[in-house]
Amino acid sequence: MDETNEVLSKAPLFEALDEDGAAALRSSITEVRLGRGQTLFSEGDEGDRLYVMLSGKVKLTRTSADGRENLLAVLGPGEMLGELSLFDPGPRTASAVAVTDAVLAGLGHDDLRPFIMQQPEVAVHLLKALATRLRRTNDVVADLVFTDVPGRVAKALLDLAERFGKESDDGLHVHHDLTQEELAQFVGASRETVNKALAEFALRGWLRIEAKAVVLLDIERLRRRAR
Amino acid sequence: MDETNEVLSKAPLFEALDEDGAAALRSSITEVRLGRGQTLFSEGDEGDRLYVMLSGKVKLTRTSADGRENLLAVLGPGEMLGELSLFDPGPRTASAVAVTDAVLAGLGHDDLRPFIMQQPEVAVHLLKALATRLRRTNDVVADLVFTDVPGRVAKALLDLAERFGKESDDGLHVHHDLTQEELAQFVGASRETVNKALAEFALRGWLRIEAKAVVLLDIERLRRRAR
DNA sequence: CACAGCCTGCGATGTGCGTCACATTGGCGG
DNA sequence: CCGCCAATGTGACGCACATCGCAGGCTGTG
Repeated sequence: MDETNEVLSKAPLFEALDEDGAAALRSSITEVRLGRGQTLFSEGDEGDRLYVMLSGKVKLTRTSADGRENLLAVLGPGEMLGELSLFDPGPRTASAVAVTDAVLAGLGHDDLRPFIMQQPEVAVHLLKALATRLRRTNDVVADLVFTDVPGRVAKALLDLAERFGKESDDGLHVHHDLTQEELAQFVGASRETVNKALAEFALRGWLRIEAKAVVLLDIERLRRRAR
Repeated sequence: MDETNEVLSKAPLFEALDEDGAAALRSSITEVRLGRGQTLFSEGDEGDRLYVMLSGKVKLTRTSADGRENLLAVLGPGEMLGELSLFDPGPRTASAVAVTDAVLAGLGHDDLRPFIMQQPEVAVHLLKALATRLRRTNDVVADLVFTDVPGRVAKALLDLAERFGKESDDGLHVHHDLTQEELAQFVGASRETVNKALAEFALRGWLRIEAKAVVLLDIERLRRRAR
């Protein structure tokens, strides 16, 4: 459980709480374990729980009327999901599915509310977290409008690298755990086009492709291609 | 000033405040008047003021590296803008420009903070408002990925109709105050393509085109075309 | 270890929409 | 009331990307 506390105390939701508060809030946590491919919640479900990721990766997806999928985000340890239905009650507007085995801490609306009322600092941190998310999402919109598919792929890789990258002597290892199909849904393009973009980057020596991972070799060039 | 109070009391920011609080907050407001085309703030500016629209319309835009523009939102009376730089300090990530003459109520970070700390209900309302915005923006992302340009035009018109539409005996009058160029930036398409989509809808008798406005005649068909 | 089911890699073909190049209209200041 | 510039309307053309089709490779499961 030490591991758990470590990650939690760094999550934006907890960082504003004093010792006592953090301890109290932790006591009302429900831990959830998911196997790869398992669903935490689905679009349309009722639910007012918020989750903080402890380990693993979870994807947030939306499904269009005709069944095609769009990947909104890939979340890792410390990140928060499910807040929208908590702050603005209503059915889930996205599904959450584990990309790898994952452990999450769940909190109900009623668990959290007293803390917000007593320690407004918590609310301020949450407002900041949501504001950041909104900015990010606005960036995504701009990219969809202005940037071509290879550019968006480069951007996505750099984004994943920042969050999941591990420096090593032969380059920046990004084990994203996504299939090319999922990567394609992430950037809003077809699987084939993404495949070709990746192949092109590899050919130019900007990266090396591995199973559900890439190794970034020339980040500067990738960054230039992204804008 | 009565008019002002009327609109303000309905804005989500104020709705949570008690009588005294609302009166106190109102006293720290700075009123801003903008003429059509005038800029309230620009991308990159420093600033931590939040604004509530009292009258008129303001557009939020982003500019890409090569100078092309993207219209994030058109805001009308009661709506809030500039919150992001207030909750998550940093330079503005969008510009705000008046589409019509407009009046806004401005509040600085320091004016608002005491109220959040003393009346957590205010923070709760703000969280809800941001959550709603985030959901909306996620919808926009999905539309850009899944829906073709005519579909997005139809969606945009229906959205504008909900917020600015006036029922009349010859159809639903939507005076959006946008040029077709701006409408195009709104849906992430070229001016020409938007023009052709509008012409097509008009030809089918779904709407009538007027100067900076449309009159919706067959909302049901438009709605079907949008999805 | 064999077979099935995913995942990846690529070429061929079609098309939505951006770009360019105009003509036309309409509002507004002189 | 005239001329000018911004806003609209429309066609021709090309390209980026989706779609389709198929051929390996990898993985794990009986």
